[in-house]
Amino acid sequence: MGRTPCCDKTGLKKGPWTPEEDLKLTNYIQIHGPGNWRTLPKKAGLERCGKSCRLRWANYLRPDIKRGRFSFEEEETIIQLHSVLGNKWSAIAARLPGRTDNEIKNYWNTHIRKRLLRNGIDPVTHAPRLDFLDLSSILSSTLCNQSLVNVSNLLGAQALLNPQLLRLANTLLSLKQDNPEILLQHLQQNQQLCNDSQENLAPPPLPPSTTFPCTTMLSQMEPVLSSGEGFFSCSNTQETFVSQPNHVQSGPNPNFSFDSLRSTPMSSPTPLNSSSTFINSSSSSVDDERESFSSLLKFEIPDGLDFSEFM
DNA sequence: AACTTTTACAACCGCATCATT
DNA sequence: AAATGATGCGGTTGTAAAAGT
Repeated sequence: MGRTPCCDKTGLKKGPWTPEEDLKLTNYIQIHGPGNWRTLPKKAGLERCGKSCRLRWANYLRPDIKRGRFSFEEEETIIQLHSVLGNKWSAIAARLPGRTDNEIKNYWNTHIRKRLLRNGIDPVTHAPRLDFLDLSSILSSTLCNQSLVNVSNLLGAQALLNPQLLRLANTLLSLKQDNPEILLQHLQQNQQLCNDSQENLAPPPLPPSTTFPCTTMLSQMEPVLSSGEGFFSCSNTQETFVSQPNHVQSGPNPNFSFDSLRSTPMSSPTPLNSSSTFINSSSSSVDDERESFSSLLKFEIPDGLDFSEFM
């Protein structure tokens, strides 16, 4: 197909927009609507190409754009959607009101992606990158923490199949490290949830390809993702399984429901992770706090496991 | 204080897709 | 059906501000 260049390369301004240009574009669109983007610049008195105008409007001037830092819930949603949709930024943006695809893409590349990498998670597949992990230090630190509450066993691995409990486990694990007293408080508050899960959540009949006995398949363990961090679940018994998250499948999960993303309790913040906490924090402290979740990358060591084959 | 490096984000570019003729 | 034009999308770049030395 033939194609004319989107705009003359000569005589048209490039680079950052000035307030005057913004005003011209905004005023024009508010009166006339965007109409034809190619002809808009001339009509609006702008020396820009239509593409540049469209982008400026869509990514910056549009009145319904939400500006400011991404909330914890938004970040969670981005990670979850990205695990399913990949780099379909416009599709992700469509589910985050007020956020543009460009903004989400930038935020992913400058914040989320880096953090996942630091924590040994492949930002493309959302699977753990064992080559990046210092397994020996993780293993030794885990072995030295036996006196701490064993949250995975407390909840029961079945519970991890419940997204609500997944979030709870996530919170508990971070508290386990940082604040055992609050942890106990959380445990009491959520006792009923755990009980309900144990009673009502019989292990669903997962297909063979989605379940792994931990004692034999450490190398195949996938992270249970929550809040963008990897989280291994494993116990000492052959009966305990971890669920392979849908985001490591080769394509979109046919059973995945976007509605569930919106309504799932996983998006309901616990007090610890409330959005207001993050929004009102300075940038560095927010990152620090989120960084603390890196402690989640822990798992228990099955009896009789030969570490040497993983070193 | 000056310089360098890093970070964050706006903007650009080229290709893909859709709509129209 | 093919050609053309408009728009959308995702990767990449440019640059100002912040952080570090």
